[in-house]
Amino acid sequence: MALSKPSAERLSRLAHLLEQRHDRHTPVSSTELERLTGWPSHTIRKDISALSLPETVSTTAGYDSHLLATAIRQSLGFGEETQNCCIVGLGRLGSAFLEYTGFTDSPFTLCAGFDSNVNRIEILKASVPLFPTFKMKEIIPRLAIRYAILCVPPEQAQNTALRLADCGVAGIVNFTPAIVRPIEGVEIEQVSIVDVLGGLAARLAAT
Amino acid sequence: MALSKPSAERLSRLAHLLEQRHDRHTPVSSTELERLTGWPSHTIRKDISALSLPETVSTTAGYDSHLLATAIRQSLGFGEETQNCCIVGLGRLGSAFLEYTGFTDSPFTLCAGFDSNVNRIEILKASVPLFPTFKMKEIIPRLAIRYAILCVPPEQAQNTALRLADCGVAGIVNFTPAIVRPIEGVEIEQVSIVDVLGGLAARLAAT
DNA sequence: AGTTGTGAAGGTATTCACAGCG
DNA sequence: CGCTGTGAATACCTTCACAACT
Repeated sequence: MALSKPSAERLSRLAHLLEQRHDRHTPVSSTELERLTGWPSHTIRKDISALSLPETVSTTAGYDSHLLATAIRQSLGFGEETQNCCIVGLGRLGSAFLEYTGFTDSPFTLCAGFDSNVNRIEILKASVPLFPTFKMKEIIPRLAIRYAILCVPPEQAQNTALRLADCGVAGIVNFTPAIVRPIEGVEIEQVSIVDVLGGLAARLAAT
Repeated sequence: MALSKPSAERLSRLAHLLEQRHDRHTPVSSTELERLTGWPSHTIRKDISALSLPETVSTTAGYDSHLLATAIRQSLGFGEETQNCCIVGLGRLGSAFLEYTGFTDSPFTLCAGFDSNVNRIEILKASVPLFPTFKMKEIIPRLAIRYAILCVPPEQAQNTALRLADCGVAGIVNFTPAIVRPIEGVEIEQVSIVDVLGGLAARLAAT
């Protein structure tokens, strides 16, 4: 059924949105979702229809949020078990992410932090275990970590990314202002603020 | 000449990349850029050719990084003058961004921080002026701030976004886990880590 | 009235292939 | 030969319009 890339991204966001609804079972219509997301309702319906879902998910009144969310997650490749993530580089930014509240109710779990400065690891208090960077090769496979959030100083970005790839990570989110070259077998997402702002400005300009 | 949205985004990233090159005038070929970005060289050439640029930018050996970068920025709507940004919400994450080093050599300038907690404003040391949130309506137009980086607690995200829109901001980057509904006249980019990870996972699944 | 679901149409972006130049 | 630049072909994604159902 071959989920296209843009459609997959929309669905992923949809799932996140649905997971945030407190009222998990009152039906949501595609027009309601349009209001929440800004995407036209027919696009949403098309996206959803592409991932052949069980009958029970949609009624004539709309979709069951909870069922739809899990159905989407399933189609995106992960079922019930959560995906493990880690933060690499615990400076201001990295350590701020250690306390990020957004992971609850998401399929992602933050389960480790790494920093090359052993001192810092001992000082920082965190609800997840912290390790020195040189233990990545051991820890990442052991904890089955699939995604890494890169917050090291820019000069170390490329190198650390390569090491992460070597540890078997599937995806890297790069918060560093440095640009990380594509690495075979790893999906990289550049999220340097400048890039995001640039994207915004570009979209404004392209009207 | 109508720059398409995806192409505009690629160009914006290209510009950022070019601005980071220290060697500003040795020519860069499109195949070299392919290596750096992962986009096929012909896509890059197409993108560039869409923005009718002065002759001097491209030689038979490639493009002049610096000239190309400025040409792109120009086409994306801003010439020499930088675009002003602010951070709203100076908790762990927001205050970490106050020290973000990535703005140098970019067309964006961080020029203010806002927080509703007046105490916090006085305690924090920053190289940009900090203001209480209730002054946004006054400060944002005065400093000609076009973009806002949202780092408030999730419950306040939607509200603060609306207020920012009311202050005349052109774009909002939402780092909050909460989802901000589309607002007329403002471009919003959701960058909650969960969304970014979701996007990554989606792209991996969509293969 | 409201809803989902879907084949067909339409538009956009990417890829190809090659001309033209240094 | 490497490079850029571009019309033409292709593949892709979105939009439309309407059927089917409650």
